[in-house]
Parts: sequence; C-alpha cells; structure tokens
Amino acid sequence: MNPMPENAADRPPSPRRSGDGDNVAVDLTAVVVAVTGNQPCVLTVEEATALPSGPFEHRHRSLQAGLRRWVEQQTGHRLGYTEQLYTFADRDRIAGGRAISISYLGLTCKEEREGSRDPAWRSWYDYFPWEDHRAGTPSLLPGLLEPRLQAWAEEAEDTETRDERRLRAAITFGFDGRPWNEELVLQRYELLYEAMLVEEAMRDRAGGGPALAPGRAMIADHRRILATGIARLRTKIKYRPMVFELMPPAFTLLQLQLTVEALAGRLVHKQNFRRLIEQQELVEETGEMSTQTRGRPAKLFRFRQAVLMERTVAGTRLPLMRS
Amino acid sequence: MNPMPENAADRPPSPRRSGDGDNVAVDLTAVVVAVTGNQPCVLTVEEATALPSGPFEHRHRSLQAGLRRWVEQQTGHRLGYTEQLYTFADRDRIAGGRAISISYLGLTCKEEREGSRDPAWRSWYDYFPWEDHRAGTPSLLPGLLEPRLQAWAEEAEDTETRDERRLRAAITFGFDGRPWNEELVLQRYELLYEAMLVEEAMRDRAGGGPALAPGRAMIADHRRILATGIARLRTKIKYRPMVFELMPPAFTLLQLQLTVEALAGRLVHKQNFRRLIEQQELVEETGEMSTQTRGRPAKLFRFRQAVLMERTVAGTRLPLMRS
DNA sequence: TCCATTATGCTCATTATGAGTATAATCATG
DNA sequence: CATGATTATACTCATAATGAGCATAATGGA
Repeated sequence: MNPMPENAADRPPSPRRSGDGDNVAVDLTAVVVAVTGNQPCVLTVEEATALPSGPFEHRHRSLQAGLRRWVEQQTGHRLGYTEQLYTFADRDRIAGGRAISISYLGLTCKEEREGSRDPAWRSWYDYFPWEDHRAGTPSLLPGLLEPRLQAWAEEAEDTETRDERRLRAAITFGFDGRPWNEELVLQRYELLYEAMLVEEAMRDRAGGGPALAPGRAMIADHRRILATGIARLRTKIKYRPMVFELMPPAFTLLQLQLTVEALAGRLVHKQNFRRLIEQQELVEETGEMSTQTRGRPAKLFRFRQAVLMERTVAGTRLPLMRS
Repeated sequence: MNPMPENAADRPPSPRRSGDGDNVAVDLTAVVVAVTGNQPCVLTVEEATALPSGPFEHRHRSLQAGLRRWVEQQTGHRLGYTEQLYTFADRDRIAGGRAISISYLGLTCKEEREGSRDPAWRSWYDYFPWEDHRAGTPSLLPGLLEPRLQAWAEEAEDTETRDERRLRAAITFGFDGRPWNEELVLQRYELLYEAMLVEEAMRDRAGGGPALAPGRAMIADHRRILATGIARLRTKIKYRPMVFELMPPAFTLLQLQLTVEALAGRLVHKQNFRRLIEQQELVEETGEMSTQTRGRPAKLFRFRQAVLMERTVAGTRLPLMRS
C-alpha cells in the first residue's frame, strides 16, 4: 500500500525553510484517560505531579510513536486511541534553546483489577476539585472561589477592568445565576492562574502567598495540559462516539451513563440518555444480561463499530439543501 | 496583570526531559482565509505553490508571534483571528535533524479593492476542485474520480482490502447514493494521496505516471495543511460564530449566506438560514440598508460581539439535568 | 407598467428535547 | 414468602428546533 505517512508529511529541503531556523527541544506529553467506576482517571508519574512525557527523538518514527514509547516506558501502559491536543511553546528556559511541547489525549479502558489500586491513576478531580458537579455545585465554589475571584476583580485599577473580570468570572464559573458550562475547563484554570489562585501561578511569578484554590498542582504546565485534555473530551463526547473508547467490550447503559457523567462532571437524565443513545443507533444488544449486584438485570450492549464508517461526522447546524 | 503566558507554559528543566532530546527544526505554516464575493480564498506565496511559512526562531516571542512575522513579511498581510490547526512531523529529510511544522488557521476580511487582483489570493477550489458542490456535484467526481478510485480498489490483492477501499471511497466521496459530507476534506485528500491520484503522492514516492486528479499541487505537505484548515473551518462554522471574522463590519444576510456557502462548498436554504441566524441572535440591525445592484434593498447587520461572552460555547448534545 | 430579482414573513409537518409517570425484574431480608 | 429497595425500561406530553415551501414586499430596468 501507499498510505500517507502518518502525521509525517514530506518536507523536502527548501532554501527558505530548512536549517536556518534555530533548533528547539520538543517534548511529547500525554493525557491518558480511563474511567473506573465513577471516577475519571488520568495516568500520572512522579508521585502524581506530572503527566507521562519525554523528548521527541530522532529514533522515533513519528510523534505518536515517540509518545507511545515514553508512556509505555514510564507507566507500563499501552496507548490505544490517541489524538493530538495542542502544541505549546515556552519562553527561553532551557539554556541555548527553547522547548515546545506537543500534547496528546489518549483513551483506554482500564480493567479494574481488584485490589491492585494502581497509584499512577488519579482522579482528575484531585487536580480540579471545582470541576465535579455531579453532587451539585461544589461548596468550594460559592464558599471559596467566588469570594476570591471577587476580591481579585476588586483589585483592578480601573472600573472597566474590574467589570471585565467580574463578567469573565461569572461566565466561566457560572456565578450570578449563570449556567454552569462544563466545557470551560481550560478557561477556568487560566482564570485562576491569572488571579494567582493556583500554585503554578505563584511558582511562575516567583510571587509569595499560599495557593488559595484547593487541588493538586503539577510540574511545569502539565496541569494546563490536563485541563486542555479534559475540555476536549467534554466537548467532543457530545458529537463523536468517543466514550466507547473508554468502555469494555460489553456494558450496560447505566455503566455508559456513569462514564459520561464522570467525564462531564454532571448528571444526565437517565431515560433521555438512553433514548439518545438508542435513537442514534450507537449500540446494539449483545443478547446477554448483566449479572450485577442489585436491581433488575440490565441488557448488555456493545458499540456498533459500523457507526464509525457510517457517520464519520455527526450532523449539521446549517440548513443545507439536499439535491 | 498576570496573564498566563500565551501558549507559553513554564517548563523548568527536569532531568528527564530537557536537553537530552534531539533538537529539531520547527516550521510555522499559515492557512490564511478570506472570502471574496463567492470565492473562498487562501493566501499563498511562491506562485501559489506554497502557504506562507518560515522557521520558528529564538527571537520570536511565541509561536503565534513568529507566524505573524512570517506571514507579514512574505505577503504583507496582517493576521487577525488565528487558531492552531495541527502539528505535523516528518521523516528525516533534513540533514542532521527533523522538521516539525506547526500549522495555524487565520481568518481575515479581505476588502475587495477593485482592479487590484492580488495574485497571492487563490480560490481554494483551485487546489480541491472536487470540493465545490455549490453548482451540484462536480462532473469530475462521477466522471473521473469515481472510476479512478474504483480502479484503485480493484488493484487490491485480496477481496477484503478491495471492499474496504470501495467502502472508504464511497463514504468519503459520497458514491453509491451516499450523502456528500463537506467536512471530510482531509480524508478525501488523503484517500487520493493513497490512491496515487495527486501529484504529491507521485513526488513523495518517486513513482511515475501523471497526476490523475485535477487541482493544483503544492510544495511539501502544504496542500494537506490546507485541507486540514478547510476541514476545520467547515466543521467549526457550524457551532461557533467564526464566519463573522470573514465579514466586513456591516453586511446583508445574503452576503453572510454567500460566505457560508463559499466555505461549505454547498448551498443553504435561504429562509431557514436567516431564521437560524436570527433565532440565535448572532446579529443585530445597523439601521442602514444596503445600496446594492438589484432587487429589494436589504437590511444591514453587524455581528453582536456580546455573543462571544454570552455563549462561549454552543450547546449540549447530552440530556443534562438542570438543578 | 411589467418583470426579473432579491428580501422577508409565515405555515406546516416532522423530529428532537426536557421532564416526568408508570411498570417490570431482581435481591436481601424480616 | 411478602416487602422494600434498587435498577431497568416503556411511554407520555408539551415545547423547541428543523426541513421545505408558499406568499408577499420592494427595487431597478426594459
């Protein structure tokens, strides 16, 4: 066959572009997600302070290949589904060069091995406690973050900036009766960073004072990358059948629902959820029933692989003509 | 203030990650789009064979800053709205190193200066003639590409591969009565590449034979990057108010519609289109009327900037509970 | 004045959504 | 063994969003 080189285009030397640029170090960083029971977990290293990552090297056949290697080497986990997240660049911190980090999102189904609580997996709400709204609005939001952000807004020099800050905080965090938007994970983290409410902001600015928002910090910008990954996942599960990458081969609709809820950080309407899944024909019955603990047994379903071919994309938001 | 460094995270040297990686050359490439009348245009350089691009250098404050510089320098155009597209890496072509290219999508409103037909702007359908379905299915699809792809499928060794190829071609190009999906720009290009129907595939493989699909080729992987940009735009205009970046300050709904149609490569239902725009309150009347050539004068509208704050994101596809 | 042309208003059937209500199976247990 | 607690599934119903048209309103030019 002659497949296009995977993420690897040909770029023949051209006078304008090759060689005359400065070389930089390139890092590959992975946000690997799995859901256990009702916790959305992320694969970590170094005492849960970092995401698996490592430099992109010559020997790697491609970006993804390099990423896979590092993740496997550092965590022993094999990557399944992956997609590129974002490429970040930073100021000159590394002597004689710059660093760029290319981040990826990976999804896997972590089979729950009883007893062996792998410490490398951490609930992502350990890092973003304000993101879990499944049991209602977390008390730390009105109790801590809202007043802190309010204070930050007050600090502003002029009225305009102050109002702007207030509005931004209200919109991203859903204050003043505004609706909570679970997709704004990154914007919220960035706002807290600006307001110096996360440890990373202190560290980067060499400022003083304690971190005021709860939630574990991470090395470098890993927490930001994690936020980017969560945001992507929360956005994309709504129009692409991504959840199934996190599910075992057969599952009940409740399991599927719990997984979605774990990711979205909020509850969904049970009956309407199954209606949605069924009307979109995303799954098919396996014929088996689940042997579970309590309640009426549930049918087991499997993902209809055919969906991937049929509808590579979801739907339109434009009133297209047919013909 | 203390804004997060724009795309520039802090990455303190850590034993595992800094310095021990191989350095690589990083290129920045831009897909800059504007719509003139009813043509979606892309900014090109080097006789329309390349996208504006250049190496990422130390002096650049950030990726975007570097990109801006190159685009301005090579084309004289100032970038407005930009967003990152994708990061590609390639095999070792450049002596002693590898190259990575970080691509961006830029949107601008090119005011039509009568007479001065800037040759740097090219309709993107010059590169992807099979993507324009505004006047119905282009004849080159059933007339040329379908038989070619069919032939390519036949070439397959085993039946399985052959059926797979057929199905893939049918789905991405809408053969066998399947619906046309305008978002699959990249998949279509990649399929043509695999089937050796675009010039780039020949060049990269050092194979022989003429390019069989019409449409201009580009340097390196620029055409693929362009396809990525078009695909992103076609997908995203459906759920984000991106079109307005391409519009002048005031416009009629027909102009807006023509712009969308140019981008999507297909026609939309006029009445329903305005209903959609109005019900979503994306625009507001300026009070003026357009002084145009024919027909009843139309109201002029402007984009409601407030939308950007109100609804950072579109809507849900999950049956979320309120509370 | 009549027509081609574009703008706008409205209707109507069909689907999709948001919120519940009503049953149906299981299991643990008194 | 009947009773709850618990979870699965079926339906209902009002409202909103969509897909397709039909109808009417303004303009400029022939």
